[in-house]
Amino acid sequence: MSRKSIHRCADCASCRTTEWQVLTAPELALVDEAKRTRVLEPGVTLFRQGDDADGVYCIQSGLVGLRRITPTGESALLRLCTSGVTVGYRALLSKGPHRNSAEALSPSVVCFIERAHIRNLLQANPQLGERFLQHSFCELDETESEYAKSMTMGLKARFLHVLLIFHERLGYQVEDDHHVIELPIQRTELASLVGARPESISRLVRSMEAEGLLRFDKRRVRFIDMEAVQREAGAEL
Amino acid sequence: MSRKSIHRCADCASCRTTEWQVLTAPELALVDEAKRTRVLEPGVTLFRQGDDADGVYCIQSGLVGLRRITPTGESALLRLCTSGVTVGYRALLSKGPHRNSAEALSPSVVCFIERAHIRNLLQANPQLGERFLQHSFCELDETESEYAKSMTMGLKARFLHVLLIFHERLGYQVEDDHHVIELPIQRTELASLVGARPESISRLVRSMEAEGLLRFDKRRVRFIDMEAVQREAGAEL
DNA sequence: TGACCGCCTTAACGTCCGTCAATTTTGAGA
DNA sequence: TCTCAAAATTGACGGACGTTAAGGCGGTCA
Repeated sequence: MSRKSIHRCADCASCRTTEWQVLTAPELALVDEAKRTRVLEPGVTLFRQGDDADGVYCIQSGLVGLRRITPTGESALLRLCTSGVTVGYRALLSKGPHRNSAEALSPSVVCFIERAHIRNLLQANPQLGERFLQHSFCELDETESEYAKSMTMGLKARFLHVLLIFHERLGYQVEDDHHVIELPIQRTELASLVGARPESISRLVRSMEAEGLLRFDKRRVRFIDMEAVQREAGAEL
Repeated sequence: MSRKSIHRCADCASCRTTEWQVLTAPELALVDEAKRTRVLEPGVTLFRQGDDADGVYCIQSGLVGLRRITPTGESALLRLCTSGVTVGYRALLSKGPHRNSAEALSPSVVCFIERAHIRNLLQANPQLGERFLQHSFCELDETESEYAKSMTMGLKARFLHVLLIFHERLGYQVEDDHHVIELPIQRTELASLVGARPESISRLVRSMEAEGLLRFDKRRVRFIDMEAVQREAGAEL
């Protein structure tokens, strides 16, 4: 399924707004030459927890999830990655195996860049390493925030929080004065994202509809009372 | 309470086993000259969430906790740091404010090294930056593990898990065939470490004693059935 | 079209854990 | 040793969420 990219990196919005922005034009051309673009169906895995890193994956579009399997065999969705985000860099830079699995949650396009090329780029342009460091700090901060939330808040708050994240990151339409989003993933994944069972999500959705907070229809979510949603989510995204 | 150190860095075990191990002898001498050693009572704060970073703190002995306050005002203990660990480096390297508070949980000795000195060291010895990067990866991995656990496992497993961490990191004695540890923190902090209320910990302790898993006496914990403890904690530390 | 299969929902039930209130215990200081 | 405040425990209660089981809905394949 791998093939030469249709687009040049220079045309990709990611290159102007992410760690790659520090690359010079010739360096970017090298990446262009080296990268392989893949189109992924939902469910396809990019790499698996425990695998050795053979390169990094830059998400051009779609949605990729990072999942961790606990020693007891249960799985949790740790993080959602949207377009512009690079995954797999951690294992590569730490010379250890991947600590999470990465899989497409919705139809996605990603570019794969081999380990050797990344090594060369890091050598040639130390700023790139600095950017990865900053990215790692950012991920650590986000994870700590989520962790603290999961320890102090109930399911309702956490669930509303992820809905607001989708609202912010994936955009929304306005229908007769209300914001409407289209969830990119199924209920089961939503549950795994907040550490709950699908049944609990169903119940929660029903009770929130009864409250007049939101309205669900399949994967469409209409925010009826956005104020209340933000308040109950602990806001401050 | 600040004063010139009693000990030289070269005599400190931390310098041989942590990020500081990459420093040359003369570099270490500079740190020696620059650092301020503080003796901390439990409850004393090193830095507060939101503060700007003025340097890093290297823990010589004792126990320091990193705490996060959520937007709703509740607090969670995110991480325990024992001797050899350096805290506060993240805010310094990311040029942003501290995202967590750090406070002594038991009587501790820490060395403070000012921002300017760290900057100089990083400039002079790029390996140091690399080490901080690795440290950050390690923290991220640990936090993700804890996060995944908190999403998939109950209070009992998480609580046993932290007991095993104390067992591993702070050592134990053997009394008539059983391992015995001395908890360095109070019940309230234990609760905050697993995202529970002190009352829940009390109840849990009682039921586990009834099961014959452990025995508590003040802060002393005697592991009666270590096998079962490890199994229920999801083992694999 | 019908059969199957995965996903989602509903309902009943039980357990876990937060909340509140009342004591008891602990430890620091006079 | 006594005093007092903070910490820890206990019990009663209720709500939230996991578990199990059953049924519906929407896909795909023969």
